[in-house]
Order: sequence, then C-alpha cells, then structure tokens
Amino acid sequence: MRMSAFFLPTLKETPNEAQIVSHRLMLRAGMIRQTSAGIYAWLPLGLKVLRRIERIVREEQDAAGAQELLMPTIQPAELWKQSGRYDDYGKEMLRIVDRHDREMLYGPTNEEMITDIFRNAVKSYRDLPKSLYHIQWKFRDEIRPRFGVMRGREFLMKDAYSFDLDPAAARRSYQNMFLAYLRTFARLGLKAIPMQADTGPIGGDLSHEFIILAETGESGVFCDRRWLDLDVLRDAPVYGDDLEPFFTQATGIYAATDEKHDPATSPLPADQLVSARGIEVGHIFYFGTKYSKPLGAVVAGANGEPVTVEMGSYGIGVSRLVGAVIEASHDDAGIIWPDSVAPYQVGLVNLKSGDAGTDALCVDLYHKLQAQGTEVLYDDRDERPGAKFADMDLIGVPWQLVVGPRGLKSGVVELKRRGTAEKHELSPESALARLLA
RNA sequence: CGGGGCGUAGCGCAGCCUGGUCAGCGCGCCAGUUUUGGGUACUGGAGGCCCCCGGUUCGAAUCCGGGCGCCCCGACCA
Repeated sequence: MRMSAFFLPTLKETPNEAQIVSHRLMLRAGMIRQTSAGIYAWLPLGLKVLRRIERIVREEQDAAGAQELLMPTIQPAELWKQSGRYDDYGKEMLRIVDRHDREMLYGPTNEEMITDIFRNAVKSYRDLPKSLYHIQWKFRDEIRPRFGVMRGREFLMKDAYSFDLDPAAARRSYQNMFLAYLRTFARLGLKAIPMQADTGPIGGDLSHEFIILAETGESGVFCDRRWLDLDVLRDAPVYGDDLEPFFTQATGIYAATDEKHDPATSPLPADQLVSARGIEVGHIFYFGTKYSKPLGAVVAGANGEPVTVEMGSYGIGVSRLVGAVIEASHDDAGIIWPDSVAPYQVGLVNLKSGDAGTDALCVDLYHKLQAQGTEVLYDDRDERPGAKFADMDLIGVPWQLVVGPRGLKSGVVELKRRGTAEKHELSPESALARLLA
C-alpha cells in the first residue's frame, strides 16, 4: 500500500475522551473512530489488525478440532424464553420488535441458538463429540462502555460450543479448548494466565478466565508469583493427547479473579501471592445440561436411551484483543506490533519523495517485497522525514526500511526494528534478504 | 443505575462568572516560498446552526428552563 493513497487519518494530538493507552493509540494511528458510546467503526488499518487476530484465533480453533459456522446477529426471543434467560439477561440485552411485532434481539451470545441448531440435527451418540464455533459481532448494552474497544457495546467475539455424551467427555472438550486458548494467546505475543472464575449469567460450575496482566485492566486478580515467568506451553501436549496431566498441572498453580479469590482460604502465603489487575481476553465454561435440558438437546445413547448432552462454551474477545495487544506492547512513540498481528510487515520509508534516486530504489524494493508476499506500507508522501518516522513508529510496523539520499550515495539503506530500535546499514540486497528470510 | 464533569473549526483548547468590540488561539488542512536523516520556518488562505429547542433581554456562545450526546469514578461482562 502506498501511503499517499491510503485512508489513514493519523492524529498528532489525543482526543480527550481516550483515557487508556490502547484507546489513545488506536485513535491516533487511524485504526478506529467512535460512532456512538461503545460502538466503533474500524478504519482500514484497524480492520487489517482485527483480521490478522481473527485469523490466528480461527486457525487455532480449527487445529483444536472445532468447526466453524456462522450464526446471525439477530435472534428470535422465543429461544431465550425457552432457556429462561430472556428475563434473566436484563437490560444488557438489546431487544428489538420487527414489523410484525415479533420479539427479536441482537445476540449477546449464542448458547440458545447453537443448541437449537444442534438439537434439530443431531440425534445419536455416534455423532458426538462436536465442537462448533463462529466469529460474529455481539451486542451487549453495557451500563458503562469505556476504554475504546476494550469494553465496547458492539464487539467481535469468537464463541465455541462443545457437545458431549457425558461429563468425562465434556471435561476433555473443556481441556482441549483450554489448551487452544493458551496457544492462541501465545501466538498473539500475549502472556495469558488461566484463572479460576465466576460463571456469571452463563451459568455452570467449571470456568476459567484468561487474563493478561495490565495496569489498565478492569479485573482485579490474584496469582502465584510463579506465573510471572512461567512458560506454561513449554512442555505442553498436542491436541488429541490425554490433556489431564497438563491441565492438572497448569491449574494447580494458583490464579483466581477477585470474585473467586477469598483471602481467608488463599492457599498461598502473602509473599508468594501477586495481586494485580488484568484484561480478560477469554473465558471458558463447562455448564453441563443448563441449556440442553430446557431446550431438549437429547440424543439416543448406546442402548437407545435418551441422553441430554453435556455442553461447554468458550469465548474470546477478538476486538478486545486488538486493544489488549497494544496495552501489552507499546512505547512513548506508539504501537509495537508483534509480527504475528502486524498490519504490514515492512514500512518502507522514502526520505525524499521526488528524488529520482530514492524513488527508483523504493519502487524497486516495494515490488520485490510484494512479489515475495510481504505486506509493505510504502511511505511515498511528500512529507518531512521526521513526520514519516513519527507516523511509522506510531503505526508500529515491525520493520522499517529507510531509503534516503545520504545512504544512497554510499549504496546503503537502513533497516530498523521497531521494537528494539536496533538499526543496521545494509546494501539494498542484503536488507531484502534479511526481510525475506 | 448512583455520583462528578464536559459539549465553541478535523483535533486540542480559551472566551461564559461580570450579556454588546467576541468568533478566538495552537495543531492540522489548502496555496506559495523555504527546508530536507526524527513532527522545519515564513507568508497568504479556507473552514464555525458556539449540541438542540424554548425563554429572558434592545441585544445571548455567555443568563434561565427543558432535551440530546459524550467522558470520568463505582456496582456488571468477551
């Protein structure tokens, strides 16, 4: 993408409604614009990052054996009346009446709908287990939306649902997703700690929240000091293995959200316990027959007897993750994208657009990088070098390839790593080789 | 939903108490000159239902009433 043509409205100053760093940077970097309280438009740069994260989440769900489908955002109230949640959910649910006075709602989650789809299609224990997921916009009419995409009313969520014949099998499904979540967050460059959690209105009795430690997090959390530099995935099993030992070990190291943590019964001495704040990026639940029973999701068991299926649900806040990654990775100059989610791999900076030499070299590098499948943001604007550096740092592209008249004289370009500010003067050829390695 | 605050140019703000010489500043934007390795400097220019409705007044961005919107602190959630 040529920056001269890119719709990238960056800001020098910070809009005053933005309190936390991720919100400020997303506005300044031209990633999002607010359209009303807790509702955002995703501009091209922001959407690109959202898609990258979505893709990693999807790849890991697929690898874990879940199957993707897509359910609508608008749901009939009827299903929610069957589950009993139509009244329970309260004002957080956006209720809609259509032209025929039918009660509808904008889905805050999809347990009812997926259970309905499942019960109509699956009649035999032979078809179990099944895990289904989708990545769809949700709406929860939060009392107080805040912090940009971290607590929006409309947000993109990956929600998966597992169906099993008995509690033991459901536990395996839960553990499978547990591993998938740890792997997903690790691929996003995040350290997520699984914590014992309350189940809230979703219901159930086995539940973990995945928390990124951050000053600006909304959740109070407590964990064993050992979590701070633990690489929980180092000796992790692979999908399909018996996950029980791994699960027992990982959940054996204490970590709990403040709703769940009781100082009176804390298993840790004070000097071993870390009290911190965190961002909830994922939440998994095992809730048994909470929905399958009222909605009648029943299959024939091995002896022909009816069996109400055991269910779990598993959520990842995809749009929230964009903010969470920024909270975890930025400096005074702007965002520092991990390579896995960066909107562009390389920022190509022409320090003197209009100079025949730098123009020619830049265009050559631009085409060669693109030909190899590298996503390049080429700053060909007629701006001062300082403005270009500042914008590139703000946007956070992992590699900056800088071409200027001075270096050109001695046949070198500069390759800079955004995260470390490490710089190397190289020939254009070796810079290319380095980037394509 | 309780408490607090804000709404004036794309963004950040001043002006409001004490009504009229009050449509302003900085950044950004446009044109030109200049400059060219970390947000350059100068000149000129465009851009505003002063959130909306009503009231008071000779006169309202300013005072009064009512709405709407947004933000912050708390109780809830991916």
